[in-house]
Amino acid sequence: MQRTKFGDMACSIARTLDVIGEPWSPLILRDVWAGFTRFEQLQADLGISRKVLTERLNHLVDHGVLERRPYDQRPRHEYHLTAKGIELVDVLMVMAGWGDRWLAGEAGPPVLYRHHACGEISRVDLRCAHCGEPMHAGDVDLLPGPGADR
Amino acid sequence: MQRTKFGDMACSIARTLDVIGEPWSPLILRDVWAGFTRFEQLQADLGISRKVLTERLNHLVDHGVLERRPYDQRPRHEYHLTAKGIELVDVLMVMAGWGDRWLAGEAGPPVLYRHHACGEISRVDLRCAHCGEPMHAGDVDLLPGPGADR
DNA sequence: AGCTAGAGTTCCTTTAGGGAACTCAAATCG
DNA sequence: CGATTTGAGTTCCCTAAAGGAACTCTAGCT
Repeated sequence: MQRTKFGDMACSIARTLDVIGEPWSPLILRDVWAGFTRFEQLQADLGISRKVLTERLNHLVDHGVLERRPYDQRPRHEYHLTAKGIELVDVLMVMAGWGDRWLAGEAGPPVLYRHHACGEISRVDLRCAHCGEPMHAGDVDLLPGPGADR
Repeated sequence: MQRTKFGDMACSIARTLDVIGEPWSPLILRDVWAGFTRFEQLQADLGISRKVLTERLNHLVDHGVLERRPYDQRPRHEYHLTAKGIELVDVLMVMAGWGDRWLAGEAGPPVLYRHHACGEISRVDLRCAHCGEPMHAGDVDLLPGPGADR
């Protein structure tokens, strides 16, 4: 919805929300990641209105997060994550981790993640790209960066 | 807006969106994290409608992400992140990292993060909690978990 | 007694989401 | 060869949520 455009703010969180902040967008990305790549599949799995699905897919394609790939002579296509989009799914994995921890309740997490490198069921952990130690919201100071103006 | 309630889905991403998926919510969290803790400060900094700000703050308090702390005899309070809320800010840091990388453009990132542990300007990196190797969206298989049923 | 400030409410307008029906083009069926 | 099916959208109407400005309420100050 978002009548106010967040994209103009000098804030990478706001700008990211301009791409995936609208209702349904993160779930569309999740579904494409999980292998639901066609319009009908997405619509059926999410139960989203066709109108809104069309709008969101166009928005995500426009922002280079998804790409449309034809799979037939007819105007038929599948949606796939671009490199930019795959990195955005990292955000979803962290969201999933938080939801698993704080909202899953008795039943436990609905989805498990098996890490290719070690083969184990695991979860993501935030580390400092510089020193490798844990890096969470309480472990940092915020400083104005070069793009801080307006 | 989100007429459809995501919280009932068997998906931790959807459930997390039920908490912070509405417009403005992530930015409110960001502001509280950055030290804007009072109603008037938040309203002025974000330019959000007072009505919507009230709704969002109540929602975030109800979900245990923020807590209301009185700072005066009068009904005056400040909003603070709970433990649950601080962990949610991890999601924002990953969003910021993506925005810095893909949307910041020429000017560079608007905000820099200094990691307390090493004192360096850095960014978060996703690692496997089990083996410590990088763990990104392309590095995992999704499997149904114990809470997978509807 | 009147003014100010923080923190919300109320009310009205505008816009975006939900949902069902409709369109359109190519392939396939009888 | 005409009729049906299928994927992928459009169109339209209705309702709910965002924007915005004005109003309220309470306690302390002058």
